[in-house]
Amino acid sequence: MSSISRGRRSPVMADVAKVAGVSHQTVSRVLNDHPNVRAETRTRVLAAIDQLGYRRNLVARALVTRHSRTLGVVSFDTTLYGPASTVYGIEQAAREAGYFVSIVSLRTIDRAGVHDALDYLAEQGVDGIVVVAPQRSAARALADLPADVPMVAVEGDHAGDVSVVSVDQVEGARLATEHLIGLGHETVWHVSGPSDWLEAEGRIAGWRGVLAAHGRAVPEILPGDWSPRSGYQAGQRLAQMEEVTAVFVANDQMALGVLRAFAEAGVEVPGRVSVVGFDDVPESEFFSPPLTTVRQDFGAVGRNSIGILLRQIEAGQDRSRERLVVPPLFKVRASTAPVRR
Amino acid sequence: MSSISRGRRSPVMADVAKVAGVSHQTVSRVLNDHPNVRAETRTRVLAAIDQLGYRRNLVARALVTRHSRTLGVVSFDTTLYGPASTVYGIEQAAREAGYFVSIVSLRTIDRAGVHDALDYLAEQGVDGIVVVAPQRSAARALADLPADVPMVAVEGDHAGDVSVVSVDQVEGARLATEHLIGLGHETVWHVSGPSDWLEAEGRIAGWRGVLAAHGRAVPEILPGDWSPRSGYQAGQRLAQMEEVTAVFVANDQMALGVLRAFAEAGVEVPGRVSVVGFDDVPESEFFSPPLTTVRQDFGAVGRNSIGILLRQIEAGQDRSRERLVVPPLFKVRASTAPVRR
DNA sequence: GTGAGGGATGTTAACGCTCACAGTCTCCTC
DNA sequence: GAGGAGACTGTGAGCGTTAACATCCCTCAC
Repeated sequence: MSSISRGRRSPVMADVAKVAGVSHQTVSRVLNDHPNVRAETRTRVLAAIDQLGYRRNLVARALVTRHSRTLGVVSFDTTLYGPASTVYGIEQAAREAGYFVSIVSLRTIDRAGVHDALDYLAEQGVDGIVVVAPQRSAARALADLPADVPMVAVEGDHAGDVSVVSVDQVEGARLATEHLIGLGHETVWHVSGPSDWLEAEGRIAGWRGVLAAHGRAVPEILPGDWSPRSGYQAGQRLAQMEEVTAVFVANDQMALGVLRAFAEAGVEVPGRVSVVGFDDVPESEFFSPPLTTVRQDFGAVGRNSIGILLRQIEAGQDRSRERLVVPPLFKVRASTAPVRR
Repeated sequence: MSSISRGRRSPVMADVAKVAGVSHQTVSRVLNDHPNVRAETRTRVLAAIDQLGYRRNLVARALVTRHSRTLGVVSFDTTLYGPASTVYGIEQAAREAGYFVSIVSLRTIDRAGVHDALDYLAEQGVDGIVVVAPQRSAARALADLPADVPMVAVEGDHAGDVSVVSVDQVEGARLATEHLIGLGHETVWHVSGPSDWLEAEGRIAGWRGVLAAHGRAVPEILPGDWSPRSGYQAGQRLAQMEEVTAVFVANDQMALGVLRAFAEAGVEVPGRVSVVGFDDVPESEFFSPPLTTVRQDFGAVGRNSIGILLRQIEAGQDRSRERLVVPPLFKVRASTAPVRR
């Protein structure tokens, strides 16, 4: 039906060849920059291509070369700043390397979902896959997968046998907590991310580690879910606790909620309580007060994951075990101050 | 090389056929749910597929069917909340309909960039394309493109001959401005988006329209670029102007910057100045004060654009001219109040 | 019992490209 | 001027699938 409605079907290599008076193979050579084509012939072919409006069919090409020049990306909720930035970095790096990017965005991450997504991409013939797997369940799902396609995980579990690129969450949390301890705070409270998330775990570990190293009490964790609302609720609780003078919040969005709850309760920041976030979203510089936070270079994560993946593809290895940890950067702004005695 | 390192190549239909003792065509029929296959045969084929770990090759399939079941998406800076949410909605809707999504994220939008991206996707053999074209330049680039692949624009120019899905920007701005006028403000100031953006233009038009309808003075526009920083700078200027009592800011991020500047200058919101934003990002409810804003249903935009695109694909029409406008929703929070006399 | 009808299956030919190989032509060397 | 080395171009096969058609076999009506 569609072939009826369209007047003529789009031209193929043979059509170009006929117009240029050469064989289809010569057209192929021109298209692929093969050196052994006479300049005059090349010109004639290019003219024919232009005249017919010919566009090569990458599907046919992929069938014979067995390379689709497409990379698959599996991610979770690309509406969030972190995943969105990472995927953006991935896409840019891939395109610069001449690859297409096919994206699957999961609403919920579970073993079955990740498995299906990976199968889906494998059927499509992607040359490699990047999985943004920030949750423990997702990271585990990678372990028992068919190993016949190159793959790299972002923010995944370093214990598996898959290459992983991630930001050093523990170090980031350490920087945040050390900063607060250094300002003279007796201890530091923590509003965490959801328990299944590796990033949340890493941040807890870094925070706990510093407190332990200084022999400080480790307060009860206030659990959040990354959303501003959950931060707000945690903030309401913290606002009522006289002993709280410093809070390390696991991401900037929740930190915003905490700041809001503090403002409503009349708790001054950083006057009475210091607050540190995580991510350095573009907004955090303009929170009230501007947020001291830990910057993650998502662009670097994306670029590096593509780098590793392409190396695997070119080496013809299906699975290797490269590790790359991107260091975080601490940004001091106005939400932290020395403890008031 | 890669074929050497991998032990055996992955099985194809013929391999499955041999194991199941049928022809490859019967395997194809089983895979495509053709009715005329004996139940017992189907079982045998499925067993063979399972045993060999066979996965069908969608590339070969696309070559013969001339349908890749892949949709292309061209977008601009998917790090921003709006584009990210739209692309997310598109991706979800596409996958539900059984389509893959191949994404091209442009760093800068210009005619050449859009053109290249579209060509790139066309070569890849996508069945249709969604262009998130919020800028005038991008929208114009769509006009002179080869019309041999179904296409729909999101937030594009309604004047072209391409289908468009968008949120009613003018109406959203009208709601915001009417709200402020209704609170007794003599006039409303405006911090705009970058001039090339259609959304920025629509919001200006809506704002200006309401002021004109009420016979109010139209103040000079303070230009922004969507970033919190540009909002902050505009806010610094506004804070020094005694006559300002109401500001309509073209997006929530800039509104955050305005709020910050006001807070620093000691300008009370909504006590002395009322502020309205646009987008309703998840954070805006927790700004200080919580922001009155205009919600855009990006998910609906994404879903609808896929709906229109699939209808075009199935109808075999390359270009049609459907229009769809998604209504905005006004959210009153705490950043606006009656004017103080 | 026979032929029609249709369900179940097989056979063959594309789809549009690249790869491997086989040519042809030109130019240079001895 | 014969031989060989490149440079350039053409021919044929095949990638893994689906579409079209052919074939076989069973059932049922007369």
